[in-house]
Amino acid sequence: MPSITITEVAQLAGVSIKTVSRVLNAEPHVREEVRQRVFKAAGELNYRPQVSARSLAGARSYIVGFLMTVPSPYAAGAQGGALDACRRLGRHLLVESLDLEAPDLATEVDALASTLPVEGVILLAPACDSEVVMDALDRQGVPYVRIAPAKMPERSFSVEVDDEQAAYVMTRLLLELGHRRIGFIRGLEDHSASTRRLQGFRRGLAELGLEAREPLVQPGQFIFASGQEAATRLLASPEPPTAIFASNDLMAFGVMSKARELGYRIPDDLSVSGFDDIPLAGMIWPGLTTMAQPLAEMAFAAAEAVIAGAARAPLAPSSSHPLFKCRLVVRGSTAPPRTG
Amino acid sequence: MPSITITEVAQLAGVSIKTVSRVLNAEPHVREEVRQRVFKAAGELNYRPQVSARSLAGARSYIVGFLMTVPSPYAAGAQGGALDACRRLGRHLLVESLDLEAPDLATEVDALASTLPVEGVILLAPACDSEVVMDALDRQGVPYVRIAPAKMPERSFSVEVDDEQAAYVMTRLLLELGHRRIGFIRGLEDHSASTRRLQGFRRGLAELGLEAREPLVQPGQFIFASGQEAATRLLASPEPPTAIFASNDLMAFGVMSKARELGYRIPDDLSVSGFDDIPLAGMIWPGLTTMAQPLAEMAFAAAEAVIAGAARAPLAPSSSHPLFKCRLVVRGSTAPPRTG
DNA sequence: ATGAAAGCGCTAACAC
DNA sequence: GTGTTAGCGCTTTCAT
Repeated sequence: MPSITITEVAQLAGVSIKTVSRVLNAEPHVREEVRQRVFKAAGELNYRPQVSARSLAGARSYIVGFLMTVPSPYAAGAQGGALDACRRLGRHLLVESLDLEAPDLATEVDALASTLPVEGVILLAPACDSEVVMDALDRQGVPYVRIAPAKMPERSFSVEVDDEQAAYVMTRLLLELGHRRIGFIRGLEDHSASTRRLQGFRRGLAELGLEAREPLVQPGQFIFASGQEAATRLLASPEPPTAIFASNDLMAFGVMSKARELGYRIPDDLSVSGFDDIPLAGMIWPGLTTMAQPLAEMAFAAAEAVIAGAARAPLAPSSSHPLFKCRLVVRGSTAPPRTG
Repeated sequence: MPSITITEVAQLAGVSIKTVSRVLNAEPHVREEVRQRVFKAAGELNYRPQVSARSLAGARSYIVGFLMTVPSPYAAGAQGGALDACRRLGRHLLVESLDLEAPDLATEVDALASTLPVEGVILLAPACDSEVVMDALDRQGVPYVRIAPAKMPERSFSVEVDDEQAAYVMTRLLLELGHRRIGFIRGLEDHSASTRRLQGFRRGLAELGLEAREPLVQPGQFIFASGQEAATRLLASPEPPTAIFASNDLMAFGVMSKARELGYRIPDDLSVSGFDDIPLAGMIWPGLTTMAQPLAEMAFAAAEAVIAGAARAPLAPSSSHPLFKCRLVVRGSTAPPRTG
């Protein structure tokens, strides 16, 4: 328990603590020979610098914050990537959950920010689009990197994903299979990417002179139940779609579930596709055709950016928003429509 | 950014910093009147004590560690509960991922433990059964609370779940539906609860004079693919089971997927049940019959225990292992076997 | 019941 | 290149 300190390392190495500090922080101006001695001493003593002392002393804190709202496969995937980056870069990940609906949200974020010695935070949808959250963070001087924000792209460094193009690709797939009446389930208004995915869908249709008519585009909230509800509405129509493209996997699950309940066979009677490629998408039968988002990689990049301090730097017009590409994953839930 | 400190609060309140410290830590020996003044000053200044300073000064660190291995719905559920407890008790959750297979696992845990000012850590399966991890933690004097450990129950405070009874209940359900040839898919050897679930299964069968014969009990690794593999083996048998009880939901998904691929209808040709009740269990069609584990509550209790220092205290024989009850969730994946 | 002083382990200035 | 000296913001002695 009496953990060993920098002083003991210094003694063993026969140098001052400052030199030890220099070596450990990879600062210049240390003779190679001394550097080796310090490393050796630190190794022998099994020395680990203490995070709280480091952060108190005003340097980097070695802690990255991860702000999420509700647990979801989406959040879990991102967290995995962030965790990975942290391990590799010698940081730690502090996870905090936020209630965006809370009336005292600003106070809460203020509290977090001023209490904790985070180097910066990673903001996930939907928190990444909350002005209240960003304002509070700005006020506290805590840099943040957003993952796939939907709004105010210039407001911070962020990692983006080609939602529009991805939705377009998915739409093309369905069209090429022969579908002409395709239902689309939107995500939360204001939520990341929701709008862009709809745009991609529209672009795909437009190329064939089709239009996304109202009853075929249904609102949704990115959760299972809203997929069920939207499916109910879509399939109750006099001219039901032969395919439904839900703008995330959870809603696609809702569609599949409801459609089956109504007696539809998938993909024979109805094709279904989603967006995200959460792990479970491959674990159901038939597998869900979807667009894989490189979530872990995006979060990895976000963590790197936080650590590199990119978040603090003024925005470089283009390079500050690295764009990640989605990948089409075709599984069994899509097929040509029944003829006749 | 120049965040306000205890000194400023002390000045505003007209007391010494020590008194502010006393008030904030709810220590005794402060006049009510002074206490009020301090609170008022702190409120006005919007003061937040700084975590790193507090931990460096040797008191509690206000940080709870959460050690996980791979991301999974199981881990996510537990993390949610822990996060909740932390918020309520004014702590923060530091998530760390561990590779149990890594050769330098001990070193890695040592590093974590000595670097970080955690008050204690929450250990999840399968890390909660790793001797290497526990040894390292003990060595560093970091208290830990385990969630549903499978082995060495006396080794630490832990929160338990009635796996055996729960598996028994599930088995009874299947038997009462009329199934007599029931396949069982085990979890990882050595993994939490794996053995206890099998025992519950055996007890259920035994009551009807049945026995869990070898080919009907298949190994598994708690992951999707192993459910598929076990199902393949079970269904290839000359006398295939009419129901399969997988000891977690992920494997149950694997069973459903593979069975469907082989042309089985669920539940008509085959009943399937799982264990955990991960969110997706209710999002597939038919829904998966399963045992709901109160994971979030368990993690909540674990976090509380870490914070309360229960982990540090010597073991109180019984109360130190609170037992949580599972709840049977019957959905559409189970039905009576086809007659004939 | 309250305060003064001494660190916790580290990094940041500045000397040398 | 390397060491010295101050702190960072807080909790702990130990006085009073």
